[in-house]
Amino acid sequence: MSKIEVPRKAIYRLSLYARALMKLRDNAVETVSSRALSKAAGVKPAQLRKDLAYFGQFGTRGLGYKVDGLMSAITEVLGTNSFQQVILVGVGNLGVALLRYGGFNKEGFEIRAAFDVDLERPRSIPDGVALLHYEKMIGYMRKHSVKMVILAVPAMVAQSVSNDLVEGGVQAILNFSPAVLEVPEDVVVNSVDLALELENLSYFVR
Amino acid sequence: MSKIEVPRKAIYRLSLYARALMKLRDNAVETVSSRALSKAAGVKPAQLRKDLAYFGQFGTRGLGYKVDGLMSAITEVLGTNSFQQVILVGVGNLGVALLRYGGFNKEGFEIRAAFDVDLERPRSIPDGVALLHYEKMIGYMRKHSVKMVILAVPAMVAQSVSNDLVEGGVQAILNFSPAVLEVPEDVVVNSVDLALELENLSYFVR
DNA sequence: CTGTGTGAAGGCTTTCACAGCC
DNA sequence: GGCTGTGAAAGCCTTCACACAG
Repeated sequence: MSKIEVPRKAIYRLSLYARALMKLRDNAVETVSSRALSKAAGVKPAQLRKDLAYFGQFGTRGLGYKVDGLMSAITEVLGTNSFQQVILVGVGNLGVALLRYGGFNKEGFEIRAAFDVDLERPRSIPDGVALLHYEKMIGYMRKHSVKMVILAVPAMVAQSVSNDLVEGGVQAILNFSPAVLEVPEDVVVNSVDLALELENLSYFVR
Repeated sequence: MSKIEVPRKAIYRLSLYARALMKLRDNAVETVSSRALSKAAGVKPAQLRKDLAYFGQFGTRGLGYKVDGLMSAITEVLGTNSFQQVILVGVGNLGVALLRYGGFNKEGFEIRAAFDVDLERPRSIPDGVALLHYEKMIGYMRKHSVKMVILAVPAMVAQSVSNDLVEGGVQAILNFSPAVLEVPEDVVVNSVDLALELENLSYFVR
């Protein structure tokens, strides 16, 4: 049952499959083959089947997968079947951007609080999100059992904020700061570096 | 000289090294070993040396790398030594967010135009970015030789927009739409799916 | 003696290909 | 006949370990 044996990429792709399945369900499709589903997700059929095999047997030979059944199996594995509390730390340009983006809220996550050291600076953030002082963060995390955090602070302070998050009991960090975070090994970090993604593309432009 | 033999991940890490080197240069450090530099970038020493080896020999045995020299070698490989025109397509919540974020402009990229089908809707985008109608996009791309595009349109229209981009001569797309894009093989796509990153983390939260 | 550059080994993922079930 | 589940093979990337240069 150890989660460590499943390749991280496989878990990543699970979300892809969930998306594709949602679309199929909206179109009232009841059954789907690994070929069709994998194509919709942009991977090879064998990969899809292998990925699913890490968690059990969900299909019927000769037939395929039941859209509904596979869908709920995947959301259960991912833990997105129940709502998750998420906080955002660092309400600068990027932080505000992420709050306004709103894409997070759709998939079972709820951002009810955002933290920053400077509350005076004018910003326009969505209703329903409380803007609180950084000092209150650790207390808030403990009180509301916050396990997931979106980190959008300047690189210079990323590590020290990260340390505070660990103290608050964080288990997973979605890190937008261009910094390498050192965390205990039971804390998972997913880094997204927007500037880096663009820089990387530049290599392929002749 | 074929670019295809270099692992994409290695190219990705080059940006990481460039960042770390920049920091060293700011601190007036002149020479750095693979051990020190790799630690700053969050990778293993051997990996750093291997990555660099794809492009040439930049170090001095027994000594290490000259910060300045390696820095310019890397930016040349990445193509970030000269400014790149970039346009943004899809000025919705996320699009505006990305424009205001500004992190792209720092690293040698310049967003001077953004395109959308609806220009009436009120938005606050930065000065210096022209908001233009989608119909003008292909013409603009050709006129200004735009090779790189940031795509932030709804998933439903992502493929059709992508087709137009190809027609406009796009070579690289940074795709924020939760969709699998089909493009000619000489066009490179880098997808960033914010909701997916969060969903993925959810798996690791107990 | 220090630290790079690199062939070889090792490990991880993807892909193949087919046995087994519907 | 059709399609999943899966051991085995292939491919790719990372890490080791040492020859070699300064």
